[in-house]
Amino acid sequence: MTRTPTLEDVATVAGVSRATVSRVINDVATVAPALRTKVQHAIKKTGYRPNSAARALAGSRAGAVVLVVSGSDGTAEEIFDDPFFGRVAGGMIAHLGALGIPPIVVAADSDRARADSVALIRHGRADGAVLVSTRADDPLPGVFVDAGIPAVLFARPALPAPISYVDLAHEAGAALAADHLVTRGCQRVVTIAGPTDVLAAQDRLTGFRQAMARHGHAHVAVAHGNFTQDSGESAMHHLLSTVPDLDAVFAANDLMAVGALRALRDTGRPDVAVIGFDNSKPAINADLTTIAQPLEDMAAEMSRLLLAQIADPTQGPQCRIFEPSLVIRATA
Amino acid sequence: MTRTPTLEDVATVAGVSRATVSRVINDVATVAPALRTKVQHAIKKTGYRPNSAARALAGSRAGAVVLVVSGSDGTAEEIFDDPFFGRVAGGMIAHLGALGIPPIVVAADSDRARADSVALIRHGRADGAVLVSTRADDPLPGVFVDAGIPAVLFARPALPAPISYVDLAHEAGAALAADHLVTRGCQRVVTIAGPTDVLAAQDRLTGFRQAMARHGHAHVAVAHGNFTQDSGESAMHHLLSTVPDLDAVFAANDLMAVGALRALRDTGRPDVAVIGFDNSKPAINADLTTIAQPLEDMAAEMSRLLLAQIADPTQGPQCRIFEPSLVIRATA
DNA sequence: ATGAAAGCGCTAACAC
DNA sequence: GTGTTAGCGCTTTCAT
Repeated sequence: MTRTPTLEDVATVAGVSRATVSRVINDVATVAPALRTKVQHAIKKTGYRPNSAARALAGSRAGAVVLVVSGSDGTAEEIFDDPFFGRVAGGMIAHLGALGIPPIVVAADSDRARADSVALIRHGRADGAVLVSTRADDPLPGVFVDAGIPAVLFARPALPAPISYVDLAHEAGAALAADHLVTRGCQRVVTIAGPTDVLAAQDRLTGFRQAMARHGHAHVAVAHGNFTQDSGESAMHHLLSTVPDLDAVFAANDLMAVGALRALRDTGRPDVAVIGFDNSKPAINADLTTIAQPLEDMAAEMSRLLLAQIADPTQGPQCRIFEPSLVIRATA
Repeated sequence: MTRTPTLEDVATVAGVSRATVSRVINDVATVAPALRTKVQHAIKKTGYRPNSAARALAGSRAGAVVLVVSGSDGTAEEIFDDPFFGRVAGGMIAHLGALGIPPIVVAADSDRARADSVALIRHGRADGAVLVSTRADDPLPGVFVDAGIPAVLFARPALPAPISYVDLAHEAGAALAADHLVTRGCQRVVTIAGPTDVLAAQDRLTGFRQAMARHGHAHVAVAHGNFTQDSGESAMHHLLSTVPDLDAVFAANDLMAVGALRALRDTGRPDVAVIGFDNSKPAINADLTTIAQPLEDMAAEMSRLLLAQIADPTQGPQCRIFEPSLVIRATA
C-alpha cells in the first residue's frame, strides 16, 4: 500500500504551488483556465483524494454530517426497528451518501450522548446535524440551537425554536382519510389516535376531527394508543364496545391500524373500513389503505437545507412542509 | 461559543508540556503517577476533549469506523427497512456509539460506492469497517481484503477469504426447529427455504433436513421463497397443494413464516404448526414461534474483533459462531 | 520520566 | 492570478 498522494504531489506534477491546487479543488474562481485544466489533469493522473482529517483541521468543513436519532426510551436498535423511522434514517443515509457526505450515525438519548454528538461537530468530525427524534419533549433540538450548530429537524420542534425543519402536513393527511371514508359512504366513523405527547399525533387527530366536522360529524369517538400494534388492537376492542355500530376507523399510524384490523377480524367485523398513516411496510403487507408521506423528497430537502446552512451559517432557519397523499388498498 | 480547549490549554493548567498530557490521554505507561493525576485533574477542569481531526492527521487512528451496508439491489433505505438488518445495523450503531467510536454509515452497492467506502478509511476518516451484506456474492469483502483494511463481516464470506467474521450456527438453529416440531408430535413436516444464493438460507435448509433425517424423515418437501412475506404466502399455498396432509412448516425467516400463517388461515388450516427464524418484530406481532439470534452479543463481538484488529493489524482473521435459541410462542 | 520540536495535509491570509 | 507562509491540534521521535 503505497503512500496516498497529497496536494504537494499534485502540485509537483502540475508544476504549480499547493495553494493553486487547493484553489482548484475548492472551486475558487481566481484561477487561470490554463492552470486549472493542468491541475485537474494532474489530479486525475495522481489519483489524488483530499484528506478530510487535514481539511477539518485546517479549519474548513469536515465534509461530513451527523445523523442523530433519538427515541422515546431508546437504543438505536429500537429506532431502526421502527418501520417508519428506519425508513427516514435509511433515506437520509442513502441521500447523503450519494452526495458524498457520509453521515455519522449516533443515538442520543442521554445527556452524555447529546453532549457527545455536539462534540463530534465541535471537534471537526462533522459540520452539522440532521435530527430525527420521536419525542416532542426531546431536549435534542435545544442543545443544538444553543451550541449554534447548523441543524435540521425532521418534524417541527415542540417549542418554537430557531431551527430549520422539514415536516408533513399531518392535518391535511388526516383530512384526506376523513374525506375518503365519508365519500365511501361511511356513517359511523371513529379514530384511534396516537400518544398525546407526539405532535404529529395531535395534528392528525385535530385534522381528522375538523374534516369530519366539515362533513357534518361534530363528534367522533376517540381511543388513544401508543403507536404499537397491540395498543391499536386494544383501542379497537374498546371502540367496538362503546360504539357497536361503527363502520370505519382511522388510525394515526399503520401499526395501530394493523392492530385494529386484527381486532376487527377476531370479532367478526371485517366489513369495517380501516385507514392507517405512514405507508410503511406493515401497511403494504396488510394491504392497508393509508396516508403516504413523500419521504424521499423530505430526506432530500433536509440534506439541502442543512448543506445550505453549513455553507452560510448566517442564514436563518427555514422550514418546508410536504403534502401527504392517499394510498388506496383493500381496507378502505 | 468560546474556543474549545486544546492540549496546550490542559498543559498550561497542569503545568506540564503538551507531550505529557498526550501521554496521559493515550495511556502511555511512562508517566509519573503524580503528574498523571495532576493532568487528569486539568483535563476535567478544562473540559478538554481530543480533536479527532488533529489526531487522525498526526498519524494514529481516526477513532471512527465505517459501517458498510449492502443489500441485494439496494438503497440504504431498503436495508433499514428489513426488520432483521435494521436490527443488526442498529445494534452496531448502539454498541459502537457507546464505545465512543461513532460509525459512519454508508451503503455500498455499486463499484463507485465501494471505492468510496475504502477511500473513507484510506483518507483518515476511519480505521476499519464492519460489513453487513445480504448477498453471498457481494464483492464487498474482497474489496476490503484487497485493500488491506481491518474489517469484520456479519456472516461468513461466500468464498473463503482472510477476513474476520461473526456468524450464527444456522444449521443448529434449524435443527432446534426440527426437534421442536418432532417433539410436539408433528408427522408431516415441510419447509419454506430462502433464496439459494444466501448462505444462511442454505445452511438453514441443510440443518433442517439433517435434523429431520435424524428423526427418521429422510425427505421433507421444500418450497423456496425470497425472504418476503408474499413469497412465504405463495410457497405455503404451493406446499398445501402438493402435500395436503402437512401438519407443520419451518420457514427460513419470520417474514415468510408470517406469509405462511396467512395462507394457512385463509385456507382454513390454522392447526398447522409454524416456526420462523430471526425473532424479528413481525414474529413478535404474529406471536410466532421462532429461532432467535443473540444479536446484541454478536454486535458486541464484531466491535471487539474490529477494534482488536485495528490495534494490531498484523493479527490474523478471527471468527466467532454464536448459538441460536428457540423462542416458543403461539404458533408451534 | 519529561520537554522540545518536527511534522501530518490542508487552508487562508498575505505578499508579489 | 499565483506563490509563500503560518498555523489548525495532535503524536512522536529525539534529547535531556
